[in-house]
Amino acid sequence: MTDQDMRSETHAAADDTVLPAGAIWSYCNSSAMRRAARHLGQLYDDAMGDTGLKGTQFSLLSQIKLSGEPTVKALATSMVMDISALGHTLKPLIRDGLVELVPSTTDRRVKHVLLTAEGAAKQEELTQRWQVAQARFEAVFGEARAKELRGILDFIGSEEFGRAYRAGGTGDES
Amino acid sequence: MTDQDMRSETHAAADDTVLPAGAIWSYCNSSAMRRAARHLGQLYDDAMGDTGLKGTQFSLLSQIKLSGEPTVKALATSMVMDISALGHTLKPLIRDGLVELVPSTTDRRVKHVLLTAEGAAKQEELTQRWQVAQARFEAVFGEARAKELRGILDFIGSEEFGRAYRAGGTGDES
DNA sequence: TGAATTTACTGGCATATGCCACTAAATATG
DNA sequence: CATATTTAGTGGCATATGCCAGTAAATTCA
Repeated sequence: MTDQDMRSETHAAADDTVLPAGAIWSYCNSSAMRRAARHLGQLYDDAMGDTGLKGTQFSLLSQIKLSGEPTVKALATSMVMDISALGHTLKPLIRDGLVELVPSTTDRRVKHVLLTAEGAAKQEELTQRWQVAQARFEAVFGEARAKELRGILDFIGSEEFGRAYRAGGTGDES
Repeated sequence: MTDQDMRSETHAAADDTVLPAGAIWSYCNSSAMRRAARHLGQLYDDAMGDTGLKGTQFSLLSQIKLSGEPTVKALATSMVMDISALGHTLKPLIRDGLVELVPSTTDRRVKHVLLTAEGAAKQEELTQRWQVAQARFEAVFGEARAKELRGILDFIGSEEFGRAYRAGGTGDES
């Protein structure tokens, strides 16, 4: 199986919308980001082992813990997730008793997300495992470099970036 | 390294949903990557407009085009995707007539993925739109910096990185 | 050469994530 | 105050993505 790895000939492409040869992730920022996220996700997921949870769930439990008792909306915003997507993602955690949704007493539209005792315990267990993946990543990538990268990713994930992006290009925007 | 710095002033929107302490993405490389990927995904998806397709599908169509007529396996490997995940992701594209799976004549286990004429046309249309998002991203992030970032993401998505990661840590196995 | 193993894909199940429509509740408006 | 509007969540539908089991075909081996 060495014949069909990554061809380059094929379609002599007569279109001018042709993209420079190579792979899509070598020039599309979003494709590159997704691809790297998939790889990292697999690596960190592996570290979660037989805990029954994945890296995404570790992120969620951790962010809930770090946020105190955020509202669903606030948690979604900070995670840069659609509020309904977050709602769906929380379901299995609620079903398994790791998380609870508690209606606010001051605003009946609002619900606060909080860890149950079991959820907090699980988060700590996962943190132990996470550190292994994190350490390995940094052993390869470099601790300082990793910190720098996270800074960049934080920026790309920020509302500030989103605003600048929308304002850019044509210069109009809403 | 339990340093709790980072985060200068979380983008606290205009509501009272301010997040207290640090955020998971300021520590976890994987969480940060996923969050940035979500944000970028939303931005690039928006650029796809009413084409009925998303950025992930643009990536797929583009990579198929750039690869020639890759096998399902080869495409999955290059995209750093599970082969079955790729199979599922291809279904809507096949259903909509943009992609075809053609059994190999030399190895009956294998199927080649190829764009139909419609798929190729769609890919070109999407490329036009993609360029808008790409240009905006680079207007904010910087063209050179973006290229550098893609290089880093490419590395993190590479098998080379995966091997180093697995070999790292405790420094055994391999 | 026939059995054991590996490889490539498929289908099922589960989570991740987004959009839209809908409901309830809080707010702004006249 | 009554109504219009905005805000927070929920449920449905669709794609994204992964794991596992099963199937078929190719390859390795005894």
